[in-house]
Order: sequence, then C-alpha cells, then structure tokens
Amino acid sequence: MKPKYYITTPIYYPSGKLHIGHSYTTVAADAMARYKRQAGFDVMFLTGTDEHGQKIQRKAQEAGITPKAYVDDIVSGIKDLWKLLDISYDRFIRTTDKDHEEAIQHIFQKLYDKGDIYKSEYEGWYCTPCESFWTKTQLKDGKCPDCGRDVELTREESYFFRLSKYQDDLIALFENNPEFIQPASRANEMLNNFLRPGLEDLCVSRTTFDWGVPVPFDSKHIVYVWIDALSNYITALGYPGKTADFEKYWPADVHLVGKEIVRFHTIIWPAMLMALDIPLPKQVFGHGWLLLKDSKMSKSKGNVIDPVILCEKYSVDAIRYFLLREVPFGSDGIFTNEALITRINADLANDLGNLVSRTVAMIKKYFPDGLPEARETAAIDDELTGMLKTLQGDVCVEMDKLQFSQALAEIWKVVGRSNKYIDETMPWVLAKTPETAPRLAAVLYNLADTIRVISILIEPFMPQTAPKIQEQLGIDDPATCSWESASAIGLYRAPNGARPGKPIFPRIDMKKEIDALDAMMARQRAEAETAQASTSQDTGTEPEGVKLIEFTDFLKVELKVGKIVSCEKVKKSDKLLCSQVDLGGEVRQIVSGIAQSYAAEDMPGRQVVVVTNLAPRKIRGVESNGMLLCATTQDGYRLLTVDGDVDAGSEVG
RNA sequence: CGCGGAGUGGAGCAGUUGGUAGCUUGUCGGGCUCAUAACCCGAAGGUCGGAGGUUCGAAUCCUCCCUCCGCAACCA
Repeated sequence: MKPKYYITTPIYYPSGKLHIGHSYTTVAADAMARYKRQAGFDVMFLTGTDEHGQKIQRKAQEAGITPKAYVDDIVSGIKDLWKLLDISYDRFIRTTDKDHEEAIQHIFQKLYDKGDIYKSEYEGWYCTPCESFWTKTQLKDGKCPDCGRDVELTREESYFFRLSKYQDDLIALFENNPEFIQPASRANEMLNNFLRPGLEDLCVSRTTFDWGVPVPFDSKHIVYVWIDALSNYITALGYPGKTADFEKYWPADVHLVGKEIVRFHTIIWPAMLMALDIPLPKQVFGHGWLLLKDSKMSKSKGNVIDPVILCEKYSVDAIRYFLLREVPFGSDGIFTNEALITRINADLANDLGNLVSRTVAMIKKYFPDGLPEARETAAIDDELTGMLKTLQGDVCVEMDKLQFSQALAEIWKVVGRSNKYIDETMPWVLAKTPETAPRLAAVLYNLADTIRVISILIEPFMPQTAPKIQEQLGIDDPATCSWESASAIGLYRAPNGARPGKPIFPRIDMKKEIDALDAMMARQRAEAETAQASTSQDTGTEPEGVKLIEFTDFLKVELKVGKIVSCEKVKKSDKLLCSQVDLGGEVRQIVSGIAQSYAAEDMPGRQVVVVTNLAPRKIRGVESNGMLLCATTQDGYRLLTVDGDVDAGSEVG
C-alpha cells in the first residue's frame, strides 16, 4: 500500500479578491503535493474557504444579497484562480457545506458533553451601533475604538472552551516535539508570549450575528470562528461520519499557514483535538510574507499584486517558480517587479530555457534522425553525470524540509554545470569532422539525458514546463519521465529525433516591462481611491451617512487662525505631534496625528486653522484641546493655512 | 525598557560546535558562435551597523549603543 501524505492550506476568508499572498501559500502546498504524488504517495491536498461570520454577513447586506450568494460568487473566483495557477487540490472545503455544518454541531456537542465547553458570561464593553464587544484594553479612553461613542459594560451569555485546561499538555507538546512548529523560532514565540504566561478560556459562540452554524442545543448562539474554521481539516475527511478517508489520511502531515495564524494552529487547534481525543497533526509550518518594497500589500493602497495579470504576462510557471525560488520558505521576502523579471530572465530564459534551446537545436542540426548508438565517452562527462546521479536525493532532502528555494537551487546547479559542459566540449567543433561524430553524439546525449532528469524534478514547481521540455527532447516513452527514472542516468531515448519548438521562457525586455507594470499599478491605485471614496460614503461610520447640514449647524464649529508656538513629538508614539498653539488670547495644547508628514522642529511659526470648540480629549495620555485642520493626500497630510500674515485668534468662517 | 525580526562588496541574500568572507544579480575585460544580445572564463568591489570585552584567533560568544522593518498602540 502506498504511504499517505495529507497537506492543507488555511481556508481563506472570501470577503474580497485574493492576492499574491494567498497564492503564495497555495502554490507552495501544491508543489509539495505534486512532489509527494510523484514520489508515490497517496496524497490528500486540501484547501477551501471559511465563509461564516459577521464581516461576510455585513458585506452581503451592503451588496443587498444573501450571504450565501455573496460567498458563492467569490468562491467561484477563487476556484478560477486556483485553476489558473494549476493548483491540484484534491478537495475544496467550504464551511457552508452541509456535512461540515453538521460535523461542527457534532463537535460542539461532544466538547460540551465532555465538559470542555461550558456556558458562562462574556463580560465586555458593548457598542450598540457597531454591535461589537471590546475588551477593556481595546477601548480608547473608555469609548468604542471604532466609532468613538460610549460603550456599556455588558454581560453576554456565551459558551467557552476550556483552553486553560490544556496548557500544560501544550507546553509539553512544544517541548517534546521540536518538529511540531516550523520554523523553530516560532515555537519560542508561542511559548513565551502565550503558553507560559497562561492561557485563558476561549469564547466559542456569539449571539450578535447569525451567519454561521447554530449551537445544537442553544440556537440563539452561533459557533464562533475557531471551532468552525479549524475543524475543516478533519471534517473535510468526513469526520465524524464516513471515516474511510479520515482513517487513512489523519493525522495531517503538515498544515501550511502564514505566520500570522501560527498561534491558532499550534495552540487552539491542538487543544481542540486533545479534547476530542484525536491525534495531533505532525507539523504546522508558518511561512513568511511577501512584502512590497515599502509597505505591506493592502487593497486600500491599491498596491496589491494581481496574480492573474502576472500569469497572463509571464506564464503561470514563471510566477510559480519566482514565488518558490525567490524567498526561503519561512522568511519574509520583498516582491518587486525588477526582482521578478530578473529571476525570470536569468534563471528561466537564460539558464534553463536557453540550455534546452541550444541542446535541442544541436541535436536536430547534427543528427536530424536522432542520436546514434555509437557514442564515445570522455573523462569530463563524469563531472556532469556525477552531479546528476545525486541530484534527486539532494532535491528530496530539501523538499522534505519544505525548502523549495533550496531544492530549486540544487537543480539549477546542474543547469549551470550543463551550460558549462557545452563550452568545455564545444560540440560545434566536434561537428566539423565526421571522425568525431561518436564523441559529438555522446556529448549531446549527456545533455539530453541531464535535461530529461531536470524536467522530471521541476515538474512539481512548473507542471506545464516539464512536458514542454520532454516534447522538445523528442521523448515519447513516459517511463523515461517517471519519478523513478530521475534517479537513473542513460534513459534518454528519442527514436524520432529532437523536436525544436518555441522558446519555453522567452526573454523579457526589462525596461519596457517595468514601465508597463508601473503604469498598471498606478491605474490600480487610482481605481482603489475612487472605489474607496464611494464605499466610504455608503458605509460611513455615521449611520445616516453623509448628508447636508444646515448653516446653523456649521456655525456650531468654531474655527480660528492659530500660530504654532512650539511643538514636540509625543513620546512613544509614531504619529503624534503635541503643539502649543497661540490663538490670540490663549495658548492651547493640541495633539495631531501628523508626525509622519511634519517634523516637530518645522512646526513653530506656522499659521494653522484650528477647530477651537472641540471637546478636550486625551490621546496617548496627552490632553488635546482642539484640532489642526489638514488636507489628506496620497502621501500624508498637509496643514491648512491662510493667505498672508493674519493675527493669531482671527475667526474663520 | 510593549512584542518580534534585521543590519555582510552597487542591489538582494548565505554564512552558530569561533579558524583564510561566499552566492545571485549588476559593472568592467576576455572567450565562443550551438543557443533566447543568450553561454563560458577572469577582474574590480566588503573596516561583516558602532564601541568595548572573552580568545592564540570573532561576521560567529558576552555587554552597551545606533539604525531600519513588521506587529501592537496612536491619527479628533
């Protein structure tokens, strides 16, 4: 019987379009799944979507459709993306699947029966307009951090999971199984920040929205995200019902997750499984993020990298290669268009693509009917074939550690050696005299055989490229492209000769493409801004939305011209400046969040426009008595000022 | 002292049982012509953030400091 391998991605939250970060995780999981399948494992590769919750419910409301219709639409987009990226998932779970929802109720009931879920009260500060609970530390000066309105101390009935009960078992798990969390540095983070200080029980139900799975014995409660989402890894296998797959595949070999959710997967999830008496997953791998040059990707900034566009421009395999090669899995990496194109040109076009191209062209040119059997070897051949013999093993070592970048580096060492081998053996010289034909045949054979092995080993990373290369080499027998055949040399056969075709990775004109990409991102940014402007109107924090006010309302706002006397940065804040402002009769202290646009020492002497009748407010412990008016621009704030020199304290209006 | 990560040739990175500082890209020079202006060879280029300390010897261990980046907080 084949050994099994079960790998998962997180289930994604379908509240908007996915970006390259999601693709990153999923492509990595796919490469791993393909590698294991190739190596003869019975693989289960799971991905899916986490579709419940308040945010989805609200988004659907705004769109005027049911939550299900809302997520259906997005999920179909996600599936299209995975199709484009050649993601070979075996199962796609949606938390709205009927059997998943039933399983969640079963799990909740089981935990309750066992006494690991109990009913209690969730004490928090409730903001009615926002329908949100906040903990004491989340409040801003005792007000709602979202809208700034008053909140009331409320007790709400809620169900809790006894996470605290499993604290010691979890610490033991971490200490006895260094393999459980990868990379290892993340284990320390969990131990020091969460486990050792002590775990609190976890609130696992909500009553403030209803888009979710009802608690089976108390239908006004909805199962909150933890149990609903994390359980997908077992419900997708049919737990608790038809258990054939569950028996076969569980426990998971690895949960691939972004570093931001390592905590949930290494603390809450194992605790749940312990409570359910289910074996724990073997490993949770927390990979890093792909960052943009200056900032994290975010939709509102319009700097999201759209995988679809990149794939259309440069081919799916090129993007997959870049994602897996550029950054060591586990570390953060920076995405730039320059790095992308440099990678594609250097590694794929120049090194691999050109190697295939020149080899195939020479075989066709010198031996149009295929390579003859008469071949004369030489000592130098061993350097190349020697590397080839150990290549598969070297790749496996890295792949089993999920070090995709290293695995590819191993393969590319041989690509490089092959190009060098051509220069050393100079086939075009050998082609000049008939006597050296056997030597020429041997050289080209070694190259073709090397490329054959390379094509097999890159298949998990670049599933479309592998067969293209094999086609050009003229290989017709699939047995010589199997995983097993990659560990052997001398299996290349092309009875009908080579079949040169289009370059597998055309070289990219760097300058032209960078200009095009920059233009495209600028356009996206502009679109994001207009989109944001329109959404902030219909979803503004004011329930009434933006509406016209009477002139008398306007008169309620007192505006005056002020002159900055002095200014200093508020300690321990990034954005706050504390200014003393001369308003004629008085000097007021005003705190403003503009430190990223103005230096404190540039402030004194400036004429500003001040809202003077705003209620005092403490910000970061510093009292503020008013507000400096600013224009909001793309890259920060610009203070409003007045034309010419005006006496401090002059009325504005 | 909120938590965490990082500072190594122009750029991006490797480099922990301490022992001559490596890789990719870029630049310059040369070679070759089978190939996608590709490929191969060579060269230049680094006080390994700073200052102390341990040691025969420190990028690597210890102490202090500086800078940058994430997270958290903050934008009346």
